[in-house]
Amino acid sequence: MRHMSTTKRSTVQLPLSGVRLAPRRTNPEDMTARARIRDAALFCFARDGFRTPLRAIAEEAGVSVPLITHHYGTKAALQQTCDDRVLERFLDMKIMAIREPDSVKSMLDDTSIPSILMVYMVRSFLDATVSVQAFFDRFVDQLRTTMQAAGAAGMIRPADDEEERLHLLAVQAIGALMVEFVINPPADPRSFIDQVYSGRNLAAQFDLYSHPLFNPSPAMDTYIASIKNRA
Amino acid sequence: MRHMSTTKRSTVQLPLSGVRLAPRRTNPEDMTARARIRDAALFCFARDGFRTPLRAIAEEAGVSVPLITHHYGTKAALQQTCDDRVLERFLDMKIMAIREPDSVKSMLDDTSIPSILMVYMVRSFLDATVSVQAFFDRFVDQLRTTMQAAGAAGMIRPADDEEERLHLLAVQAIGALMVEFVINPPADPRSFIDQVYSGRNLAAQFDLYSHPLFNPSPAMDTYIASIKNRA
DNA sequence: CAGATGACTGTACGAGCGTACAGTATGCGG
DNA sequence: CCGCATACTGTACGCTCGTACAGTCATCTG
Repeated sequence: MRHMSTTKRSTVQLPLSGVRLAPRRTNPEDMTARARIRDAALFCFARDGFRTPLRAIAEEAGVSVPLITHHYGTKAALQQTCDDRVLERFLDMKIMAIREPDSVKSMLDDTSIPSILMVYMVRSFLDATVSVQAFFDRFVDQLRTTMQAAGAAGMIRPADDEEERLHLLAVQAIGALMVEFVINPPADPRSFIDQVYSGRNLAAQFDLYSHPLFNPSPAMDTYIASIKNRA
Repeated sequence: MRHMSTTKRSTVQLPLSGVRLAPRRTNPEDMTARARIRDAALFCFARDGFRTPLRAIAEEAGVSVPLITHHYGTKAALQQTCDDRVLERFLDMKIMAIREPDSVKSMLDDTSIPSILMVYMVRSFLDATVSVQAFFDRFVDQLRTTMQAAGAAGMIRPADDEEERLHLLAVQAIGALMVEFVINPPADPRSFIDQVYSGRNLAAQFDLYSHPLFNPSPAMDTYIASIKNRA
């Protein structure tokens, strides 16, 4: 942020759209302790990371520590329960949905819950004690469906290597979120989406992907030629 | 990796080039214990993460644990020493150097040391207990220099918002490495670059950045219009 | 040779945390 | 009323790991 900059900046990826979450959650007082523990764990994991002590989760849920183990056995099992819940809901959020572009507005109502899910996912990748391969594969599957639809509608240019471009875009999209997160960690996980999605960033992405970045040049040609000789 | 795929894949970012590292390190037996501890710590941190016990580092260096604290005081100070060393050397590696494209070959000789540095950097971002803001800013500075040179040579298309594009590209480049790392963690940090840099990936990046991804369409126009109304 | 300085080690302490165990209260089917 | 499962708590054990402390050995200086 030294030279050439006109304004402060803040970034991220292509928009969410068509967010469809579970109906508004009921009063915490009316939930079973088991459910309260799960939600408290999910929130604590998103806010403080997976190294959060069980004691902190117990306090957040208003129960004792042994009750957590009573219901979930081990901390790992509790985290797995949260993982499953997040995976299921997060993939519904259709990141980078190029179709239905105007549905971006639909998520402006309340970004707090999708934001928690997104932070949880980012933390899962950052932590990576358990394999995130399955999650990533499903993300690519979903992106593939979206891209194929957009391609069929003529909105997307075909690639030399569709699967590789898919992988590249997925890796960049998730990775960008990770970097934004560690560069500027949100105090409250509920504010991550609002913090990270800005018109300036979205405009830059649109600009980047609407025109070629590289101009044709002899240097580029020799470069691409040398690439072809590699593994 | 289910449909539409022709070959297995593996990915990463634009190439390193012009890697200039310190002269080949001398025989470990000839180094002082202090230096051996530093190198052992750097390697262990890269291979096993920053939660590596001092005991493991001591064993790797062939010394006792208290000797580490004798020389470096605390574990945090030891890590800071490694951080400084990596920061200094890693930025010399000129990631995404678009100029001198043919110098890619120059690093094919021995990728093991830059690979360790790169893994260390990725782990720094993944861990993020200390701020990586300074590192990221310097990375952007370096990228800015590179892009300006390439732009002056006519190889790069000017952006609507240069600083934002710079930030976007940096975030994507580092983030992609992070995702590749957690998706497929290398057993040996020395093999990360070779594992992650493939001709197929580089070709996909070249393809992506040499042509527009989005075709003009009415849907895109309404989308970009809605973006302009946001923060 | 005496003393000091620095390199180096073994041991142990203490904090943080997951988890096992024993025990209490509450509600439900006989 | 009795027996029992279920929900829940307090306590404590054991592990991991950073760090402090005391002590040994080698080297250098006066």
